Amino acid sequence: MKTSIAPSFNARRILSALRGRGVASRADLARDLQLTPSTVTRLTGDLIARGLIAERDEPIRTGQKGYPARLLELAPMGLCTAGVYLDPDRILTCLADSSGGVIVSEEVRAEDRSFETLMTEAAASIDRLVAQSGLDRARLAGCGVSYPGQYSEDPGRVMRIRQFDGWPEIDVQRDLSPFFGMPVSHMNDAKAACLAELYHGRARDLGNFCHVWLSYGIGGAAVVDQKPYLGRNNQAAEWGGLFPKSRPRPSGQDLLGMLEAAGVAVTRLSDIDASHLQLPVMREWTARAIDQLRWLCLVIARTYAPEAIIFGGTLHPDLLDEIVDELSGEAPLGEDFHFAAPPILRAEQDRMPQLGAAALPVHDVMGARMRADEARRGW
Amino acid sequence: MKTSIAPSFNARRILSALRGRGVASRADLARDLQLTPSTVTRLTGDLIARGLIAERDEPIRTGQKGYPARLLELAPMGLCTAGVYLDPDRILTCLADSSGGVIVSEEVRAEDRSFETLMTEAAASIDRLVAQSGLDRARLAGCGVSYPGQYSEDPGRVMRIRQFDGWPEIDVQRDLSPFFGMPVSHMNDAKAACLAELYHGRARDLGNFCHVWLSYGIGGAAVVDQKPYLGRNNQAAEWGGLFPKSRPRPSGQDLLGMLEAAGVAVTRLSDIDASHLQLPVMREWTARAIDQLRWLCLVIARTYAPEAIIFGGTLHPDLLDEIVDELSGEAPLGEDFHFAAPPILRAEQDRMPQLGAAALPVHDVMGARMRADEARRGW
DNA sequence: GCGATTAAATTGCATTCCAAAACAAAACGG
DNA sequence: CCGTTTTGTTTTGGAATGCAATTTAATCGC
Repeated sequence: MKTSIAPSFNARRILSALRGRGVASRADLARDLQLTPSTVTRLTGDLIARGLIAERDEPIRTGQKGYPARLLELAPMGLCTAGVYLDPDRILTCLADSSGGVIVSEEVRAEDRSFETLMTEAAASIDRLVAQSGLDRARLAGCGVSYPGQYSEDPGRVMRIRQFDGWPEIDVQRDLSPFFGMPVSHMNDAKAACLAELYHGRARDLGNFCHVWLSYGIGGAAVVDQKPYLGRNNQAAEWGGLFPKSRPRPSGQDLLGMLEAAGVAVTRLSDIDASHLQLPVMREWTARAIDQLRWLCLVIARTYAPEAIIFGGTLHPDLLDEIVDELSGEAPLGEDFHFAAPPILRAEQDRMPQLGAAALPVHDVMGARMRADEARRGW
Repeated sequence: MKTSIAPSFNARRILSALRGRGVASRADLARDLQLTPSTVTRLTGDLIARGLIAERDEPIRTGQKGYPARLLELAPMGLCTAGVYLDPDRILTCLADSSGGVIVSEEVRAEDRSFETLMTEAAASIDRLVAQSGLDRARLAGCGVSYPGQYSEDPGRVMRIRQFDGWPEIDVQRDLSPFFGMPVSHMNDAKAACLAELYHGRARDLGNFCHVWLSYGIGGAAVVDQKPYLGRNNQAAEWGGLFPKSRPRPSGQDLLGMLEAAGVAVTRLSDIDASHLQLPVMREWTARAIDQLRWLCLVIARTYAPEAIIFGGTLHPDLLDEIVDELSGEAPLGEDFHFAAPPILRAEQDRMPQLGAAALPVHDVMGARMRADEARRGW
């Protein structure tokens, strides 16, 4: 057994396969991943010793000759992480296990939007959750932080964004880790939410898909080979850019604007409830948004040709359901489709946006992609 | 020294770095690739022994202290490949060296478009080129075959396309290799042309870029981490799908249609010459195509956020130059660009489309990405 | 019931590839 | 001329895997 936290490349491929399949025997894994049984035995032994996966004790009786397969699965509490999501007007936090189960969660209203205040409040909330859950703090692999907004230049190090004016230029490792006392990673809200789908939701078994995140803005992510493709300045898959801000667009902010103009007293997305959904102004917005999003799906299908397009966000769930129902219905996306257009699916893990943030450390530790230090060493 | 043809993962990273930089010392490579000097010495020794790279004999006098760096570069004749491009009405073939130099090339008119005829003619042409060049046939690492058209389902194995009705369903390895007597790979024409830019052209030093290929149709490719991203059914980056066939579109076929309607006697793209370029109908088509392609650039910038967008094709070179000049000029792609839009560049290697095909075996052997069999073995 | 058969999982050994560190070589500069 | 500096080489050891032989536990057929 090794002492390092990070599993090796093929060990992560095994974790990834188990996530996609649910359960699998060592022999299954060897076949699927083109590894030798001996390698699988060794790596899974490692992973079991570390508590990341577990062997089911029930013997399976398939009626088949030969040694009965012993099924492996992810150990739910094998990798616990913390997540912090900063809304414009609230802080959402949670602790999550490796199967995407939210152990505890909390919502905090922030006094002001200064960097210090928000991070101090968020860290205090995580501390409360740790105490409340009785979890050993050392078992937390890391804390993910996500919030809406575009990155500025020099991605990774700096993240000044418009929503939080007055914030200093931030180096994730240097400025955030001290608050939380564990490794911290950061991503834009939509791309973090996409990770929640990749690791715990609708995209568990997909390698290439696109995610559309409808919140105050229109965000998104494209996953290529189980890895978010970021592009220059992390601007890839920022679908919102396809809808000019000078014109009506399918964003939550646009919806709130229409509601306000119609005299409906709603200023936050979280204040929209079932009673609003049948208002004429709401129907009008929805119909228009669906048309625009159908066009977006066409564009995504033609550019990324993903295995699926997944819709999620902080809009009212019924609204998102309706949008997906319409888009996945009969109306064709466009002309000249010689192959079926990608299926359009509803996100499963957007009820708690902080879960996306909590998926970030999972991605760092378990992502089945090759990391820089491994490319260097050649594994 | 190893006997296998394929260099190891880090050896391919070295080849890739040399392609991007032109020349580099071992110490440069160690710094850039985060490898130890010892590893670089060993791997480059291997590559030199195999003739893939060479050491410049001139000592470089930089006026700097210390052991003078000995520069390495790709050996031009280190990896020779064959390329076959099937146009609707001709066969283009070539032999190319590893720096993208075309050693010899040929154009053949085909009797008919049957699979047998075309492949027999193509193979005969390659044989002639080998004889003509005096190259040892065993030095050819492989033959790439490309032609326009969409793939059918089951990518990789099957490739029935519309342009060549009546072709059987084809398994690349089983059905093509016998004709050429060496490893054969296949890709759609636009995606192969993109490889020519990646390995020999404008994108030598880029990791992520998009390619737009203007020929009879509108093809393209998206490269992610120096690897073409194909998507479901190899339909990714098929930009043509964004322009419905029922309406005017910026394709060569559309241009020929307009010319015919205007009474200009031109039926093939290769027949368009400088005298046609100033015709009013030509100006009309160009102006409209540029508008449409500007919109395409906006879509690409918003979806892939590539480091660059590269335009190439079999349209008249002057026409392509004009399109790129216009698109990279002052007119903005769209609203709300908080970062500079990606630069729009002219392809360097589209004069001979068969060079794209010839780049396919190069990609197979030298691509600095991890191959399946390496993930399996873990190196 | 019991050996034959079959498939899964394990173990020891060889191989491949790379890192670390010590070492050697060539130029510059006082 | 000799120390300094930078480049490149050699040696040793470690990490991860594949291969082949072996062990284990179930079913099948007599």
